[in-house]
Amino acid sequence: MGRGKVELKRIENPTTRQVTFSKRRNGLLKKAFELSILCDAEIALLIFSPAGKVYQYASHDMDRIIGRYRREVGLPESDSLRCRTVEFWRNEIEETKRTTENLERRLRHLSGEDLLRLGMKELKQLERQLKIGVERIRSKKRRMFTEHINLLKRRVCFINEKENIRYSHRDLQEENTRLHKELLDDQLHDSAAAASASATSGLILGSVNAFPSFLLG
Amino acid sequence: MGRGKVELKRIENPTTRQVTFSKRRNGLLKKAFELSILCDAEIALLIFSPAGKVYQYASHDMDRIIGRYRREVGLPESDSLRCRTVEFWRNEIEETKRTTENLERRLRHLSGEDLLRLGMKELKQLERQLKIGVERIRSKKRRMFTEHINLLKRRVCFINEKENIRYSHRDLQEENTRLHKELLDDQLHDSAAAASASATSGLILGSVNAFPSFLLG
DNA sequence: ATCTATTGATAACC
DNA sequence: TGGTTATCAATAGAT
Repeated sequence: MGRGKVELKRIENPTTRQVTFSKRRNGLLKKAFELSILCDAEIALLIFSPAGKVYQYASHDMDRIIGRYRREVGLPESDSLRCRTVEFWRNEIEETKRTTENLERRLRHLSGEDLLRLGMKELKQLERQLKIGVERIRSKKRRMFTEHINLLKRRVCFINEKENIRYSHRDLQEENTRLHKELLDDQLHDSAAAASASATSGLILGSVNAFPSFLLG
Repeated sequence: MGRGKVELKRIENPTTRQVTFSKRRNGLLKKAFELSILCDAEIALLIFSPAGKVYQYASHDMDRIIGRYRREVGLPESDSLRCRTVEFWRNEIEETKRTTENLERRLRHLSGEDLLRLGMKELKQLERQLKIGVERIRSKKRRMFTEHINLLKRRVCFINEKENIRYSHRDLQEENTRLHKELLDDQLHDSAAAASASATSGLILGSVNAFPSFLLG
């Protein structure tokens, strides 16, 4: 249209091309607008000039239209892949959080906290587990002592061989005293706990002895 | 253009609208194509018909054009926001996983597992914590027994008031026997544990008594 | 779809 | 860029 036909090929004259671009661009935008109005269509039009400038028309929100395009056209494969990735992450987070909550609860239970909702069975199981834990820890402590003792023993042999007994003797005696003290402390601590435990058992036993008279007397 | 002007408003007649849509859509696509050729422009055109069908033209790869649009127009703000969101999620996941690992380690320690790297100090602290836990759990058990007993007591009062003693008596005696048995079991269990604990202490003590002769003899 | 009278777009020029 | 105008393209309405 115009004073002469135009070939469908790139306009070589830069000025002419620029002018044509300007005019046709406006025309295209106008027609896009008209179509969207007249026929109630959803239209997005993106135009990048050769110079890099952007012109756009969107009958509705551009991102919404592009989103709709991606959903309906932009390869269901890639799209579902993204969805799955996001979903996967969500699940990952949810899962980890659930795990954390469970762990925290178990930890509280093992610390004797938050026991309100637990039944007798769970309590007994917890107690058993704690006792096992205590036993293992004590065992480990014992092993550590033994190792320490063996170490000292080996040091004695070594030093004896070197015939440098006097210094090592005093040194070892000090170490010895320290170990004695530590072990005694430890043992005392255990005994105190045991005594406390016995007292507890006694208390329960007391209740047991007392309670038939309540019920049957 | 055509046999008469058209108002710039939605065409109400559905047939007319559909026909117009079809014609103008083709015109628009053609003009977009021409512009891209003549002026060497990068153009993307998305058209959604009211019926939901999609028509598109892209002078180059559609995703590339949309990407360019997002980069140059689609607000760097929103983009950085997305980046931050992703980063936030990553951190969230990392954080939660670290937390989980810590919790699992503490849990293993409280169960007496994975103690290899722990020193004597940590072991003692663990043991103390476990003992506290055991104490609290025993306390809770005691309270539960007491509550059960009180409940039974209240039931006796209620039943006595109803003067229906014989059935309740036998019923309660059974319950009573059961409770006795349970408490005895429980107590025996505690005693066994206490005995084991004592034996352990004894063992440690034995080592202590034996070890000076190793070293100094 | 196809036809065609009309309007709209625009090429060339200023 | 913006305006003018001769010309061609697009298309509304009818078939």
